[in-house]
Amino acid sequence: MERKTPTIQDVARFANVSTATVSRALSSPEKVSEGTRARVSEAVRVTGYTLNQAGRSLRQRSAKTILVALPDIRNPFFSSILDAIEREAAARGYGVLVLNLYFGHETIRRLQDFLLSNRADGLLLLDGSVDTNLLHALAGQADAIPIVVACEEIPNSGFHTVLTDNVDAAERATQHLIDLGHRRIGHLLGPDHNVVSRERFTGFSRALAASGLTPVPEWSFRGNFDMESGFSAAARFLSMTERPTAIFAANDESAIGFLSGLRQHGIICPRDISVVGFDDLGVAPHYVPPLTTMRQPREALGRMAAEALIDIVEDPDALGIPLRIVLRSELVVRESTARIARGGTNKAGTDNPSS
Amino acid sequence: MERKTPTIQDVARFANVSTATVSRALSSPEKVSEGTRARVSEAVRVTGYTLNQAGRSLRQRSAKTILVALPDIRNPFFSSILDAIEREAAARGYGVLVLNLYFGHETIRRLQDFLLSNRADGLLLLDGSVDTNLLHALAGQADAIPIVVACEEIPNSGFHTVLTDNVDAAERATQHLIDLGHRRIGHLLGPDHNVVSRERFTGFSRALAASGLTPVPEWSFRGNFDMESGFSAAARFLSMTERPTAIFAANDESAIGFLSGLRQHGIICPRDISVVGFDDLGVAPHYVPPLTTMRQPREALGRMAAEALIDIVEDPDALGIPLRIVLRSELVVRESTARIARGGTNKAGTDNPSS
DNA sequence: ATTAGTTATGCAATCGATTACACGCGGCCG
DNA sequence: CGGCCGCGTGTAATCGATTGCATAACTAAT
Repeated sequence: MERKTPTIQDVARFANVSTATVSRALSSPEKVSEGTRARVSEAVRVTGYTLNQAGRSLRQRSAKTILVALPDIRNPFFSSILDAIEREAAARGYGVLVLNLYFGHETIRRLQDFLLSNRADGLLLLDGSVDTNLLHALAGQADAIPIVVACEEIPNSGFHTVLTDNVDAAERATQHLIDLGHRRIGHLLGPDHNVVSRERFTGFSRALAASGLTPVPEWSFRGNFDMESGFSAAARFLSMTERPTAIFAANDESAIGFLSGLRQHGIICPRDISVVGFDDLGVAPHYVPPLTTMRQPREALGRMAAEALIDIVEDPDALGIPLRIVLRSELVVRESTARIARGGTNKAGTDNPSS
Repeated sequence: MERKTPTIQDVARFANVSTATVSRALSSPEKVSEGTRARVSEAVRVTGYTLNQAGRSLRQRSAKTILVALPDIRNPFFSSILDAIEREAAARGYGVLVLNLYFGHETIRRLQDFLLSNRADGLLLLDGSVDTNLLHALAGQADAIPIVVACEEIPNSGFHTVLTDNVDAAERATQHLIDLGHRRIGHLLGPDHNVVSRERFTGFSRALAASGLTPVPEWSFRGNFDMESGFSAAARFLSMTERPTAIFAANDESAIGFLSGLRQHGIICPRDISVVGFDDLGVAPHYVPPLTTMRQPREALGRMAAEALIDIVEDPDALGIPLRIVLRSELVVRESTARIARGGTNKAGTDNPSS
């Protein structure tokens, strides 16, 4: 029956106090007397009052909202991080705005708008490829906007960062293949420009070097983190006469595409080739064969990034120096990797002294 | 160097006009003279002004934001719908707040808060299991909050709805198995309480009935839309002596878990059993075997739901009667279904007259 | 008893943008 | 020539909540 949403005025009138008192009763109860507090709660109950966030935001210049910008919500890797972020934010009373970051200036402008227009109090960036100048412009103002970068490092940017040990994890994944006796090891790359791709490639190269294996450039297959690109890589693999006996794929999706491509031509994993992936997607344990992969602590990553961001939002001086948290990934051994077989389908090779 | 974010006041001062004029120049350019418009744009450029959304929201009582509430962001089905929603919203200048709907009152209260506190102008609900009373309370006020329900129907609720033809699609999926000669057909169920599960079961039952097949209760396996539940269902399947030759799974994830469980015991699809899934997940074409499945028009669904919601937000009378859009799903035939073989691993059966 | 300190409350300004209303000016019509 | 209309602009109220300052009522200390 109410004509319109009740405001703090209505509550004040009902409780016979001023709006100032109502505001205090609700936000800092210790400042009002017990009796008043009770009358106010009662009035709130009766009127059905709910805070108008716009009014509060205007006055306090804070929106109780964080902005999460990511390259692709559909990617299960990001969506599970987003999930963790949302949970943490919810627990601390913050809303979560999501922004798909395709390419292009249009999106960047929107990102800027959200922040500058006071719709969000801070930015959680899950993409390392955003223009650094722009970010610094946002973060460097007098009224600096808190930014935390997660997942992907922006080198030398000085932003607070939460990420996983990509280089090290990639090295361990590759080492796993070496431990199984493989000497002819290839890599299915991630996208060219991507920081994470590069880090994983670095780790891959280090592992080879540490074991004195010489990298074969043709065995680094172009990829794009998606299944299609893995599938195409398989075609290139099949066209080679000298093939690797094992592949470290930049992520599970491309690994799956790759395996699917190979299987169409009768190359069976792990009989003919070993493949290790990255991410431990939900499907990994149920794929055929179940995928050996590096599991990143996605929930922890999302949670910690959100925690850090909100800490800074609430107290800009909370963190002295730029934060840098590196989480360790874990190798999950399943059935897509196996000890190298003598005389497999692939030319197991003359340069294979051991095993 | 600026002390603080520039406001409309600063722009007005710089352009030598009143704030009213600046506001008009920006929101309804046709109302100011050409010269003034130019001076204002210049002033905006120089001062680096951006709108403070809180101020505008307060005055206009609209947040230019919609709230999307869903049961699980991590689920790739939902995340791709969310993606489509975000794109559409972005195109129309709206922000997207996401809210994970676990169970429990806590979350519902948050949902209510978001809407009542004017942080969002409308609700896009991707979950049919929310308390209808609560929703009606929100939608039925004098200052009604626009609500669109998508994906899952809330029967007799009278809300605007955008969904896919679950019953019909399930019927067609099952019919596909029948067309391949299968007569002993089982179903891997979705969660008990879920509307979508029930609809798919209904479609399944109808297809059987239409072909005069009698349903076997034991062949309806409990499931939960996730891989684990499919995996467990496989164990129950294996323990039976009389087994179905084909299964219609409520979704791809459970189908994959099911296949993975069977494979561990040497039951190979499609040689020994045919399986049709639902959703056409990204992995479906690359699974082993590639999955036959019903593809729902996810992008269209998200886009149309967002469109409808924003239409109503911008003009509450835009839609006369409750909207109801039903989108058609499409059968994608791959390799997990095959014509029934004589004398397969399963007791192909005495009650199998044809083929 | 006077003063200082404490507590609870109210008054009114404030946050930034929008908009109803009023005003001045020029042109057009009768 | 006078009145009317409409365009472009300014003035000031308004949206709803918070908060600095003032004040009143008490308590405690000297």
